[in-house]
Amino acid sequence: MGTTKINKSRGRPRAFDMEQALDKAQALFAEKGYDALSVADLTDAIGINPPSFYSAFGSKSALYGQVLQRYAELEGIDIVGALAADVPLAEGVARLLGEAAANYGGGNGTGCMVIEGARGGVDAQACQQARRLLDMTYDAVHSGVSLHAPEKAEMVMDYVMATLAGLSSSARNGLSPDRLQRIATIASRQLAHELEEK
Amino acid sequence: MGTTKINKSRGRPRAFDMEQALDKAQALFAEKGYDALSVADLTDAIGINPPSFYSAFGSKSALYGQVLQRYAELEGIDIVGALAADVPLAEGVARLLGEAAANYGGGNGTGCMVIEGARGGVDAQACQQARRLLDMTYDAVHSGVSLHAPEKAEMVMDYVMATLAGLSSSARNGLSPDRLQRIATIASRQLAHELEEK
DNA sequence: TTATTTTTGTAGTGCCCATTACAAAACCAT
DNA sequence: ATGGTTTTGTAATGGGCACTACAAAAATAA
Repeated sequence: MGTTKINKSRGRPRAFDMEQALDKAQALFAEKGYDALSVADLTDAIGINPPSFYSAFGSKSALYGQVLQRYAELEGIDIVGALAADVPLAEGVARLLGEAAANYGGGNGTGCMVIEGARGGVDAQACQQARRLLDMTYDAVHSGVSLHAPEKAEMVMDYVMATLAGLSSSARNGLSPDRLQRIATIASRQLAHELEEK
Repeated sequence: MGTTKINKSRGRPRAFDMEQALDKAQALFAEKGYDALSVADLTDAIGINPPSFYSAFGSKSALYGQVLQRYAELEGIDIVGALAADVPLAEGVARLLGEAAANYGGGNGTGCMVIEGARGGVDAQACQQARRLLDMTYDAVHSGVSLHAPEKAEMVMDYVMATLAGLSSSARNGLSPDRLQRIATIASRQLAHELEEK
């Protein structure tokens, strides 16, 4: 079942570039979302026919899962790094939100693929795949926050997740990166105040 | 063309209650969103057959528009009241966000129907209908904010709209009303600080 | 009663969707 | 060459969708 490309496999060679195809798919999923993007859109963009698509990716849902994973690995925020133990929590959160603002607004301003995907729509399975990644993100941030301020973890988590959702939404609304950054800055400042209070 | 019910119209009388049908439709659209809700779902919930549905509402899209309008009128935030001229801006924004937190979390926690609908999905027309209402909301808040602090209007608007989106998203994620309220409170405090600075 | 109007239920319509059967084509190994 | 393997292109297939044709039913108006 290995899909590694190193294999100089025996049969007829693939007529399209796998990495470019994944790039295309990622861009389209990010822009349109799972439901609004048809397999025909994907095959047209990649330049292949349906049988090649299904042979290469299994299904629309499987490709989405692969693309989500890819997105999380390539464009994900370094949560552990931002919330490292030797960094004050307020500063760590500020880094986190700042990175998010940069990532969400960068490229084509499509926001966060995980947050937007987890919001769901028609296809429940697609939503769950994104939700799973969002839950993992939540857990990573939560454990980082708990290191510094376990008794305020719930408050911080609620505010951080809401801010991330707001940033993603604002990015999709077309806000420029610097305006997103300003939102992140304001949010970070207040959280710093909240954390100073005993 | 009057669809008022006062008319003791001539033909066969309607076998379902219009107001209850709109309630059902509103609840379903709010819960599932436009794309994931089929006409069959609607007719089943109302207890009618497709021809009655189309005779009464015109189309799925038209019903959605009517329900959106209804939502905005019945459950919308009193923006003009919250941002009245004789109220300090910081307090007005706090009222606005507080009302939003209460509304989004109340009921079944489906967030804001306008914000969620404007996020779009498969049907572009449905998205535009919600987007139109969201733009009107934006304009109302903007003119209220401009009354007090025109030079900071952009910053305030960005932050307020992002916070509203974050609150709506958090509500859909199941946050309790008091946790939503806490998010709104924190956001309001920071905005108060930002407004104090020259 | 008879005519007119509107809603109702039955049973479809065509469209777009994700997905696949099938055989020809293009590569490797022998 | 020959056989084995995988991808390719053509052309479907079934399912769900929004929507509708049609005639019977239920009311009012004359």
